[in-house]
Amino acid sequence: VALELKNLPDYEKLVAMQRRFEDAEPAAIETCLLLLRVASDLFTAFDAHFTRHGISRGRFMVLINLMSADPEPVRPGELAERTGVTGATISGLLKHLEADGLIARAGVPEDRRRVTVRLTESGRTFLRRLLPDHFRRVRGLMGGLSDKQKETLARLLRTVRDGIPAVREP
Amino acid sequence: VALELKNLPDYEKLVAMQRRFEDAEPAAIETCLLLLRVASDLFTAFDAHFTRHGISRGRFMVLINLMSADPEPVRPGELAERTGVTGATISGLLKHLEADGLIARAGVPEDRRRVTVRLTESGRTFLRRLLPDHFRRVRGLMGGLSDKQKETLARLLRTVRDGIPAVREP
DNA sequence: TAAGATTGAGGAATCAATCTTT
DNA sequence: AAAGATTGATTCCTCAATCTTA
Repeated sequence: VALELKNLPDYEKLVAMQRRFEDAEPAAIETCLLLLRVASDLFTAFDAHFTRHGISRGRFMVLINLMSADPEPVRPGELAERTGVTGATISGLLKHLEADGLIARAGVPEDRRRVTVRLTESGRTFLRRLLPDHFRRVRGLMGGLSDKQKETLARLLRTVRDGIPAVREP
Repeated sequence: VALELKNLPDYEKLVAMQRRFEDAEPAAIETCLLLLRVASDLFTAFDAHFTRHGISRGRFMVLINLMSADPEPVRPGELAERTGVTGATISGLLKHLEADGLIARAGVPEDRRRVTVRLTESGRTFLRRLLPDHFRRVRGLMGGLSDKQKETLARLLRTVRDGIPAVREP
């Protein structure tokens, strides 16, 4: 079942590898490579879009998460979890976003180690202008899939996600 | 159809957004976010694995592509296409890989602008040691999917890939 | 002029270490 | 000690500019 993937090793090559490495499973390798490549190209495409709007992917992820919680504030640590980046990265992103006036940090009186972050009015305005365009792009991206297919894709992706620990192990 | 995704905006939040932004399509947004997040976590997991072996994802991608063509050499520009990174990035990766003795660059007499790249014997040995472990991890990652499901996932991913131009447009 | 490869400056993310508060 | 946030050094990647050959 060759998948005719431009820019990826063709199936014959993978079968040849299988002969040399008994653990190689061509279908698994091919699908994994495709997933990584599609994701990589997708990141690149979104990044170009974000750059046009003067932000980065990381900053957008922070803003959209803050909006999702708005008007409730969010802790930096939770932003790190929700966006899948390091706490150190969040600190850097917040520094820039605060300098641009899009978010505001505030201390928490009950526990002075903590900080809360929320959108400023300026941040809300920024998102109100950006999101219609953004959502139109997402809609275009997924336009080729029916609702049922989107659901199937999500289910399969969650299964892949469950396998991620196997990649990290000893 | 809530997908119960930890660390992603829940469905209610997306539906609330839909009320505010008419172009927002909750199922599309949710699936897109899931795809990006799974890919991101997967990149992170593979990166940890590559780091343990003393290389980076980019260097691995170059090596595996060279192996796929071996014993034929590959031009830097083609490596860029196949790995989905910039030519500038390839140059940097090749510099390190050459310094480590894993690949060799050679001039092309017919057209002296061109360069060809191939694995050294040392590079082949490196891959022979790395790949069994690597393939075992890929196998573990995809172990939750049947062959039919892998095929379905690949098909859906290719449909998403076809939608990427919509993300870049005006 | 253009193609192909490379270099250098800059941004974003990580790890390890630090600082403050509990 | 430990939790939470931040900083500094480093790595990887991109963009724009450069260099060489066609």
